Amino acid sequence: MSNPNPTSMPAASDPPRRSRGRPPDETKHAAILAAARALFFSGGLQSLSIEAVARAAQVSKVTVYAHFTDLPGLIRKVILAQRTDMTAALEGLPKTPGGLRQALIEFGLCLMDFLTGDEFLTLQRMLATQAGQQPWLGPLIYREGAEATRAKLARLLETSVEHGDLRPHDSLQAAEQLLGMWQGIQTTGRLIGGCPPPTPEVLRRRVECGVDLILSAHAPASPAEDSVSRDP
Amino acid sequence: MSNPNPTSMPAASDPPRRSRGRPPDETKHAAILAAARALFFSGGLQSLSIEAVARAAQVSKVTVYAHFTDLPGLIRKVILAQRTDMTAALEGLPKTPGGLRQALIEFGLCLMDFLTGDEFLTLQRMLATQAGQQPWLGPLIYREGAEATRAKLARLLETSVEHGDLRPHDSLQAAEQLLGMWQGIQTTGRLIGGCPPPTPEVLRRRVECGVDLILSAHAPASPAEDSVSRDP
DNA sequence: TTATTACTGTACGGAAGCGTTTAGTAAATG
DNA sequence: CATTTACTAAACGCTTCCGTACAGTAATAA
Repeated sequence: MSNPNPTSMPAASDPPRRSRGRPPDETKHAAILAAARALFFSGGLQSLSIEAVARAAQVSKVTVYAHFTDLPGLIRKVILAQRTDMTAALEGLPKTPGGLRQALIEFGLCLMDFLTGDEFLTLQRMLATQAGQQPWLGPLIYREGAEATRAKLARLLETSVEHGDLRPHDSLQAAEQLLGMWQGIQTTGRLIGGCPPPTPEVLRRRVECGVDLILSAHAPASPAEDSVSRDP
Repeated sequence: MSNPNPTSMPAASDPPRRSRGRPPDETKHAAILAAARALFFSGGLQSLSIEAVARAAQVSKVTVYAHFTDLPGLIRKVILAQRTDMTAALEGLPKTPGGLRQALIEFGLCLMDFLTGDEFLTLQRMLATQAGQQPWLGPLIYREGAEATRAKLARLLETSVEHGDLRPHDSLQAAEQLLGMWQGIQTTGRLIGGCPPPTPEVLRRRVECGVDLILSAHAPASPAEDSVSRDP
């Protein structure tokens, strides 16, 4: 970002190429971004103004304008930064190659941990409020977030089908069902501030029950029910 | 609302009791509420100002202040009005006493119709943006909305257990799983403007598959699989 | 050193909203 | 009729924010 590099073209090299004058302070960029995120989190878009951000980030207002052209521009960058964190977190979801049930549970637990966390909640609220103004943000993050996760989960199921651990089925649909069961009504509840974050016990139970339901539905005909143990 | 009724006490009777001067114009009250809702829907909270509402409702600003004390007060009333519509819609959900599968499908279709509609979307976005400022709104609507619906669905399942159509199980959990599967990732996607509203076909398939999954999971041991016919 | 770039503080003109006031009109009651 | 209440239009002072401009300081490269 921001690499004018007008005359003299030793081309692209990150560390050595200094552009001439005083180097931009990445600290400030980050501080502004962080301040904006924090401000949004505690007060919504209304409290997210350039001046408030500048105050909170201990930075001159002009500097904010230098780094982010607009207020919408700032919001956009904040959301995209959140997106980066988010996709990184989703990439990092475990793909334990052990037992399918255990792998799914692990996956679900990590995912739900993320989905009920404040980071994601903030992103979601931001998008909900920006849906009207910057309509291209929603689809972008929906694709990279929800749909990508569903695809990942579906791939996990499909692999199990190939290995004979599951009967052939609509994996994409099953993945979405699983995601839905994991979330239940809690995600919505969290979003509107209607309920406290779920306890680890509740979360674990919900994740496990969802997994077991899906697994039992698509278990192979031969009742070698070992990995799928149902609770009494 | 606003029934001082100081001296003379023919007590509570709605139509005849007039308070003295010019009667308040309920039309304006409704117009303001409608304008506020419309404004929010097309532009979020940012475009929802007392002055803008007054303009849109063709009403003097002072009148707005007369009907709703504050801007937060107005927002609160708007949300509560939405709540009324919402709970009414949820009350109206069908309780077809026919076959369980059909009843569930009917229920799910109507519910999802509602949940993916603009009315509910607006309410949800409002709450998401107000979660920080008016924290008591979230729990209120979560209870009356999500939890009430889950309870209703659970009752439906429990009745079937008593009738022997289902094995005993954790109906509340099953209800939440069902709700989750019906919603999948679409509700979130809609909220953040990430995906178009689902087509009726997609919706129907999702609802039916969810119902079948739950039913097959808790079907009574005796395989009298008549009411639970799975599609090919 | 000088040139260049990043950043600060302050101030500006303008817009918009807040919540209130004032003076006047409209519609009901007694 | 007078009284009471609902509503309107316009203006008020106040605050906040916008985006920009200016003058000055800080850090770096040539």
